[in-house]
Amino acid sequence: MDLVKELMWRGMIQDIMPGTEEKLNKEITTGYIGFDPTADSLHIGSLVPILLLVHLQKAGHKPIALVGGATGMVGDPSGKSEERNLLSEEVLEKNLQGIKKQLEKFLDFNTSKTNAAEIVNNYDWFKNFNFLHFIRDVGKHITVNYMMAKDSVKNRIEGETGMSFAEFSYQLIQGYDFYWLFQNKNCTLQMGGSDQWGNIVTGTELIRKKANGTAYAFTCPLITKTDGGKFGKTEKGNIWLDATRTSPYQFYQFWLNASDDDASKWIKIFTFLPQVEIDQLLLEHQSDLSKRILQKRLAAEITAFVHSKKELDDALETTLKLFSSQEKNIENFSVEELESLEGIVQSHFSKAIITNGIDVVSFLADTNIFTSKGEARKMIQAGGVSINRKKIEELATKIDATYLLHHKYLLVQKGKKNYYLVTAN
RNA sequence: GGGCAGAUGGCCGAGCGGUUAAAGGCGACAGACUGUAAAUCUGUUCUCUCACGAGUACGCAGGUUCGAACCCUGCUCUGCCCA
Repeated sequence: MDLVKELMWRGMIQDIMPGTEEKLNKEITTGYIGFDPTADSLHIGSLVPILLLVHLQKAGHKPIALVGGATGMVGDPSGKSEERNLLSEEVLEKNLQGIKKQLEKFLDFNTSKTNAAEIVNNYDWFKNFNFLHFIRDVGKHITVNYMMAKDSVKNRIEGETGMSFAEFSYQLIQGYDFYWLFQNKNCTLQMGGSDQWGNIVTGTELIRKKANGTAYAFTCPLITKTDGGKFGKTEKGNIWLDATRTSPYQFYQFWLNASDDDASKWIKIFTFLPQVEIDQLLLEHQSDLSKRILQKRLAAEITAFVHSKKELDDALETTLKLFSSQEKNIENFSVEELESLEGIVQSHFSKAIITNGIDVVSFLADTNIFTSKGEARKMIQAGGVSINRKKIEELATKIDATYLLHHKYLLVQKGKKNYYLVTAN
């Protein structure tokens, strides 16, 4: 199966430029995707672009990951995210290094291979490109009419918020990236999320007009959740690829909690399992939905891919301990088991205070499991707090030495899924 | 430079002198149900407080009033339009 057909059945192609498939089948092609260096780690929203690059490389082509040092500086002015505009060169550099390190896990950079992956930073070719030269060399090739016809621009102009010139010119900057890579790296393919289609087409247009060349492109659909929520990208709940930001256990749990509908789409996109195997899994899954065969496999495959087999095993072990043996008496957890619980929040508390006895509300607030007593109280009243697997029913409950497991641990649960291990010492 | 509109809680968005800690929606968190799902239903969602309650809050600074998110003045910012 060729690359395009492969990506098609996986549901990873939304728009594709005519001739792209033929081009990829004909010869080794260099293709690129841009990443925004807004943080020093990528999150799972960037996973699809990464996977596209991996698929590209697996098919024998050469992937380029472009880190947008320049585009990151322009950003989206209407978003008012002070952070974004304040990205200094050092921060960008730091972010770039962080992202680069992550990408190295997924792509093969071995330069002895003809299709070794490469990372480039568009800041390198923009930093000394002055405005006058830019509008002469780039701006004159693209009409404003053409730029205004783009949906992204049209929506903003017709909408309430308006659009700054900086944002308007963004498509030219990205378009020039493609042109530059075409000229300097013989890169003839750009991929990206479907929201990038307009920017990508500006690039191919520029290549056609300025270099009389032909470039290709395709985009993948934006990942959505069936319930309409944002995929892996909430205000505070980003799922990061960096293990120090999102532990492998939390990462595993994220995928495990996918809905049936989402899981059957995601298994194709986020794993490299062959079609026959996925079809088989889908069948098995249908035969007994409650076993969550798809979710388990999906979570396992991605966790192993993004982290490692070892970290997956740890995550599985923790999951097993925390969820599968609900009946298992908490007292039966060994010291090692408690201490090796990976990915749960650990904290310390004075043993003396516990020995003297402390009311549960103060305890929960003092350990910072809850930010205030009021909050802890509310949650207890809502039935959302358990200690050592037993629900706290009474606000007046006192925590004392009898609660300590192995004389030093307390396992606190906020809701079903949030675990905290408090060590008394 | 001129004219007009606007700035409300994480977001959207009502309110236009007192009963407004501020409708409604979204999001978030928890509970029930379940499969650690989805959908649905219920509760919570400014901060602190066992609670009574207290303190902050409707762009910023002043003012009018017994009392202002709501009225007045100045400022800042945003959008639209004209030159």
